[in-house]
Amino acid sequence: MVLIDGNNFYASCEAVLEPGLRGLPLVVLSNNDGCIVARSAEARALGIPMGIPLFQARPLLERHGVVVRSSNYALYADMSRRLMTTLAWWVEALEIYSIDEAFALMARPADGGDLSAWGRALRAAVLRQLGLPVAVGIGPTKVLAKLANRLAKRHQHGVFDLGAVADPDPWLASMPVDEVWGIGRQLARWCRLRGVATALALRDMPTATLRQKAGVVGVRLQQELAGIACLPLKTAPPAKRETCVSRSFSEPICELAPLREAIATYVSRAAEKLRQQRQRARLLTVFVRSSPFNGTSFYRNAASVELPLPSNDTAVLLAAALPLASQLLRPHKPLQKAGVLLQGLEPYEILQHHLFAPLPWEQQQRRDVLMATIDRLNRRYGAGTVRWAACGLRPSWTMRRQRLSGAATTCLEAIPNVDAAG
DNA sequence: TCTGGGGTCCTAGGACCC
DNA sequence: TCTGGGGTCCTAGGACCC
Repeated sequence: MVLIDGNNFYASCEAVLEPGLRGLPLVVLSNNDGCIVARSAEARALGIPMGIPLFQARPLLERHGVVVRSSNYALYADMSRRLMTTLAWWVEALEIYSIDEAFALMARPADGGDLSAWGRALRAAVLRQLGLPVAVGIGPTKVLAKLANRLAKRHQHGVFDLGAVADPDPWLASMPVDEVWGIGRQLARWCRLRGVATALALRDMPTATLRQKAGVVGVRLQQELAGIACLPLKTAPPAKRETCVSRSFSEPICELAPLREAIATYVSRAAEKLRQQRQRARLLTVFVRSSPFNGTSFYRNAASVELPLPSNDTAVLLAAALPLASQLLRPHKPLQKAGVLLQGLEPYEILQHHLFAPLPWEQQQRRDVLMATIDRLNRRYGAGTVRWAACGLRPSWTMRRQRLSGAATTCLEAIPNVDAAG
């Protein structure tokens, strides 16, 4: 098993677009310019922490002249596609695990030997073709490949084959337990309280104790650490079980009109996603919350509707969602975030077999064609070219993105073409 | 003043059925 | 008054991931 991931992926993408940024300290912000979600190596070396709010980091950023960018997901998604296309060339099977990482299968040479040389060649090719630095970790299981990947970044110039070393135990002993894939904050605390401080100690702790705390997930994790594969490579992504669109507002919302606009905007985006996934939803939930950070009166609420028939028609979903808005608003509870969650997803074709559709079959088909046309227009001429009036014309609550990088968002052609083939 | 977004998996417990 | 046992399905919530 191999794990390949992009180093400081978002920051690296920004530097691909603007080579002058290479070697400079650079951070990328979350949506709404809220938190730091990526740092270049230089920014990390300055001691800028991951995940902290921009306003807290500001003094440090200014002192060191750090370059700050809003996140540009159109760019990162595009670079991700190119990266995955290149990787697929190099491996026998690929699982795209996230925007910046992939698991892969690669057979060892006939003598069962080291894959490090192969890893180095892969790494060099990606750097040459895409301008993106990646790290390559190799091991008998997913968890060990992840671990090897961490070690690769730390000690091995970006490539490490944990399956080729004579004794992996010292390496496992060097890995803090909280950095093991699958150990989050809660489990890390629990482990440390029991004196289990490293990956090695986790592997060797009593299974029954671990099972009691972490269930079968914990047991699987332990097996994977011991080199017994429990997590298979998933080459075809499973169908989504739910789809969510949510955003923080740039300023708190206290009134119904902007809340309805926001909900309408998220619903129409969620409906678009559904159609792209060739799915329809049976259950729609709208949720809201106030800011969890100011004061004592945290407010959260949600309301759901079951659709009479599963749908991915924006108009149908809007009609279901908008009446929920007024149920969620409370006096003196300014909202900071809202979202739409679609569940009970089923594949597109199911409706065909439904005898009691609310619309005659031909009419239903016309709706499908209309939606497909709108999607095509928006793909071709840019998101929001065709919109629902309910989404509002110039909403004041849309997210802040004050430091968005260049043309890539407004003009996809402006992304440098660094295709492997080109 | 200012704190992201989108997922998955598992489990416990309740509803319901025979 | 006394009131079984076993199964399925669903949901909420908690943990994790990037």
